[in-house]
Amino acid sequence: MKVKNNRLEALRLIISSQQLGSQDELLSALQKEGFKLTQATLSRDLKQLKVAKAASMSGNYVYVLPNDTMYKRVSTPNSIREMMKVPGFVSINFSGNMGVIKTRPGYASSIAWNIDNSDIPEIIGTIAGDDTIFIVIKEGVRHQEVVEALNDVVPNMR
Amino acid sequence: MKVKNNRLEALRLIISSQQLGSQDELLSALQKEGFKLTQATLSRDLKQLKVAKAASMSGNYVYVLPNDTMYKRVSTPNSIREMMKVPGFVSINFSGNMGVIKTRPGYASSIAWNIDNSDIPEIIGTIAGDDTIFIVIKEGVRHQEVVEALNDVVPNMR
DNA sequence: AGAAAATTTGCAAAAATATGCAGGAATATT
DNA sequence: AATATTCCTGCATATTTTTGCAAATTTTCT
Repeated sequence: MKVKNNRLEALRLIISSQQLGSQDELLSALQKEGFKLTQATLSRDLKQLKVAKAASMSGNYVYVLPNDTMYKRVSTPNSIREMMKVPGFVSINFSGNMGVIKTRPGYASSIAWNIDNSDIPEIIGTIAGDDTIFIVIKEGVRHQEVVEALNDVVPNMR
Repeated sequence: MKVKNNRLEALRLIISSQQLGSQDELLSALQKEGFKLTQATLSRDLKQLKVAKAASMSGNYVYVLPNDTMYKRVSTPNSIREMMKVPGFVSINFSGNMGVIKTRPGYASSIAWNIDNSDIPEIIGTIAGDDTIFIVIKEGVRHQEVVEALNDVVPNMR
């Protein structure tokens, strides 16, 4: 049991520091560290650690550690067909000189990019997380003006 | 080409709103939306979108959308064996009444939990991201005192 | 300690996923 | 408009991953 926990920890470390793309590669890495196991066990370890396999930027696959964001799901009364009309956008709200756009998980940065690159003079700047965009508004501009300006960038925003 | 982009978008939407665990399930979902394709194409679509398959909390597998955190890697001159001695911890620094602990990706919340639950009086509170912990320090406490107190919680911290 | 229960593991087979190849469609070039 | 080039796709197959099962190991209980 001690052994298994060490192995799982080693596995996390290997994945967090190297880019390996198949269970065979992970297996070799573990074996090089002195762990003795088969691919079947590795598959179970990966399942337990919730490690995922995804395509990397370089066109290969990489195993990646899990994080909370991955598991977020949008609860939607809308059909897929309906959602496709308004890519990513969920809501917008304001407070003082700040606006907050909520998006579906993963969409914030691409929408923020669109906003940044459309040179809306009412907006000083944005910063995006995974599903939230903060917008700083120029002094003296009314919220409604910002919404209208954004409508060109984020369609169907109302 | 229009078709493919729509399909990719629909695929993202499906994954962001449902928990599907195999390409066959995804395939059915897409087909129900009117897209016509085979598993081979789906596999390529998933690769292009960098969608990953991971274990879910319920013991099944789920396809998940990618996010930046996934691809972070620790560049380490240390061997795995070496890193295992200091689980997760990377560095600590201070500024005024704030401390910042950097950890390996995914470790921040577990270390923060340890800190929170050890009732160190010098620390007012912490908040953890994925690989960073912010610590607010009680007024008048010196940084070195905090480091010493943390040493019981985060071994080998120096 | 010894027996019972629970967990871990390897093996082999099943299931799922990825990909080489060739034809077809879309896009760009002349 | 015709040709060349690039992109997309299905088919069939190779590769990879998951899992049922039985044995081995570890933990718990008496």
